[in-house]
Amino acid sequence: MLKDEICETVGSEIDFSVMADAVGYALRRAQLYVYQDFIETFAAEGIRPPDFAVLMVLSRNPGLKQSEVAEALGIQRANFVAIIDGLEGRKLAERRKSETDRRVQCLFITKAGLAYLDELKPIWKSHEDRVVARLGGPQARDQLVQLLGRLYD
Amino acid sequence: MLKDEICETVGSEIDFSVMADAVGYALRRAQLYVYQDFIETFAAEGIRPPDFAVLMVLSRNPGLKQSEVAEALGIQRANFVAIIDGLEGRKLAERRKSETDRRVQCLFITKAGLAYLDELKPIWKSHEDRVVARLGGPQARDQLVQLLGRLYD
DNA sequence: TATTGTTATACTCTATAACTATA
DNA sequence: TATAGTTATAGAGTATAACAATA
Repeated sequence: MLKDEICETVGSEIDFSVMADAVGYALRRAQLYVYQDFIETFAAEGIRPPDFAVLMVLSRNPGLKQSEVAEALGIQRANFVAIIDGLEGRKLAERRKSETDRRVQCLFITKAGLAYLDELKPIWKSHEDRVVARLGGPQARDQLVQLLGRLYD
Repeated sequence: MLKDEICETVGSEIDFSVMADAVGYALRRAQLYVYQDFIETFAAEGIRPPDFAVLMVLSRNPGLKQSEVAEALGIQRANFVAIIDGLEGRKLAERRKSETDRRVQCLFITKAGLAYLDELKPIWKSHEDRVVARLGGPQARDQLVQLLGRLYD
């Protein structure tokens, strides 16, 4: 039977052109690779991408409202709570109730958090360098980041 | 106290440049947007991105081994089972045991699946058109897909 | 009434290990 | 023994609704 013969074809012969222009598909595959590399690079530190992003933002913006940081990073406030709980539990960041509005929590990176971030930065750079090398250099990186920005800005 | 004053700054003043060159971050944000748009576009159909991708691949490649399709799409075979279960339950695709190797399942899109796929294609195009418009045109899309391909090929 | 943070919850996606039936 | 498919399970990521405290 013809169809069962086709069944024995090897993977390299798959006509995959149907997905060639699907932006969403390419995004998923690329993101999977980059996130995987990030996780592996930071495995020993127990730092996940959101943790690193929060520490980076807080190091430059002390005292932001919790919901501001969450929104800036595209994370829902409900899911942001556990992230801050984790960083606070490790004494890398802390919440302080605002003096003027008792509802809001102001976020700060601690001294220990800043010192730790200085350790993380070279690790992050090794990850980023690997990604940029795969892309073909800093220029390709800039181009990619610029295109991606159009999708979510 | 100075730090509590800073706490009252508004989001538009956040120094977010720290994440400006992070490829992984930009990828996550962009993918979130595109997937969200896909889900909303196909909400009435109950079709998720992997379902669509599988139907597209099977329409061009009848009789592929289940594990071949899974690998081509970057999905682990264990997680691929439920996807095929769903498509088979809806009579859009079917498994047939290979005649020559009783271990392998050959995958086929059904006639109903092909007809359904023809209905889905214009819906998918409306989604893709929206994404491409946001990117700035087909040329930007090609550029983006090409860059993303370097990361996972 | 509206907003901030929080809790609870559910669903999807991804990863790993172990089982089965075949080879 | 190795492989294809399957099952079970666990861990993240994301989304929504509802609540308490405060405005």
